[in-house]
Amino acid sequence: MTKQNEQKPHHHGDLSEALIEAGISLLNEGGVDALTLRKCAARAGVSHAAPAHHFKGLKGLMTAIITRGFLLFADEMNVNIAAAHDDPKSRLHGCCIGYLKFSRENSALASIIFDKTNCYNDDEKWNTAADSAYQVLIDICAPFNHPYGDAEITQIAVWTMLEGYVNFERKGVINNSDRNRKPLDINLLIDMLKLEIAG
Amino acid sequence: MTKQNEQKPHHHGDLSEALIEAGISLLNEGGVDALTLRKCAARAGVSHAAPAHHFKGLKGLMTAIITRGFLLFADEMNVNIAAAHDDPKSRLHGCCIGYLKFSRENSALASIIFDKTNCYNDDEKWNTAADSAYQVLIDICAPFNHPYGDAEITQIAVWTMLEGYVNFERKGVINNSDRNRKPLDINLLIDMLKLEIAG
DNA sequence: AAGATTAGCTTGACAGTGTCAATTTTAATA
DNA sequence: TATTAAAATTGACACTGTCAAGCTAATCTT
Repeated sequence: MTKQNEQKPHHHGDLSEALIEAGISLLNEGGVDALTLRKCAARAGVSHAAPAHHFKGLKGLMTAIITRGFLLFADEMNVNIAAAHDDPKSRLHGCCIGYLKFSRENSALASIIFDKTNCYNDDEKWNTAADSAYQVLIDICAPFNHPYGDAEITQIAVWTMLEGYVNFERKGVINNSDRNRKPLDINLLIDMLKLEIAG
Repeated sequence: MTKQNEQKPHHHGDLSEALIEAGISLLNEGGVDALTLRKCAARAGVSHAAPAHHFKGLKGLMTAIITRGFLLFADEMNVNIAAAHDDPKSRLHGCCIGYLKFSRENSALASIIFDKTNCYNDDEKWNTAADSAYQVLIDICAPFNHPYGDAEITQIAVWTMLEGYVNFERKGVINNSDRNRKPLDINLLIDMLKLEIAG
């Protein structure tokens, strides 16, 4: 019934998918440095050069991993937005909770996701996935006034504040302070932004 | 007169310094990936294993490079603060200009500077240098009201917004938007923070 | 001043890494 | 069934960081 007693087939079946999952596991277990082409191959049970037939080198595999990451990221935000009260501020808060949650629970993945130099950014799936995440932000910012007449400024303000904070948290800077305190409520930061509901 | 006709001496003279400078040059020229122990050694004119006698591996050299980086970083902020009008908001703006300038002109160095995992963070000089940079921020935020009764929240808000923005800029995310626009004025973002002079 | 000590550096090796070329194995096709 | 294409393997190469052993030259001790 199982493959237990069968010979290992020459063809893997779905090596692309196996490599992506191996990569994400390696990221979770050992951080960014643990993500290597050879280890992904080994974990998928194939030889070190097999991935080359599915991805254009390490960068190609990373493109696929990051694509997956963007989908998980957008999901996490959407789930937390859906769980929030249905007013703009609450929805924004939910979005931020989701952002922070994703960053904390997928630390290594989150650390590579926003670096375009890790990707072939002409990749179609990557573009679609990245846009789907960015669209969450655009939608969540839309109800607010744009003090400088440009919606993008508001988006960037929220986006950068979130990204700056999770970066510091991830890199161990925030806990650099002499006193030890509990993790910051991200919405304390967000509420420092001049955001008012348009009306 | 010059060393041109002399034999290369066995002892370098000041290899530590030469390695740090080689490292910074490599970062500027080829980004983070270009920073390798062996290339630093080659550029300093010594064998590949020579650095081990001055630094505890690559991480040790990076600790020294980042230490240098923090000093340059603090300097750049201080210069721009000094050039600003002598009121809290102008000084804050000057600080941000310096932050952004440092990040743009030392892109690779800036990208590794805030990652504690790159360093031996029990290093004394590193701690001193990092604190000197952080102190600039503390001082610049001191004149403002702290809406949540904690000065650190204000500092983190400014810090994260800056770091988030320069990160996006560096990683090529910000220019991801469909329209091409001129670089953002960082103080447009900073002015979106609820900061009022304490009185 | 002469010998002993040690700091500074070199050489050589090792296990990883990504990537390429050549080859073998299997599946699909005609 | 014979041919072709796809999938995966093997082996090599140039890098990387790190370690061990040895050599060179400056410093220290007496």
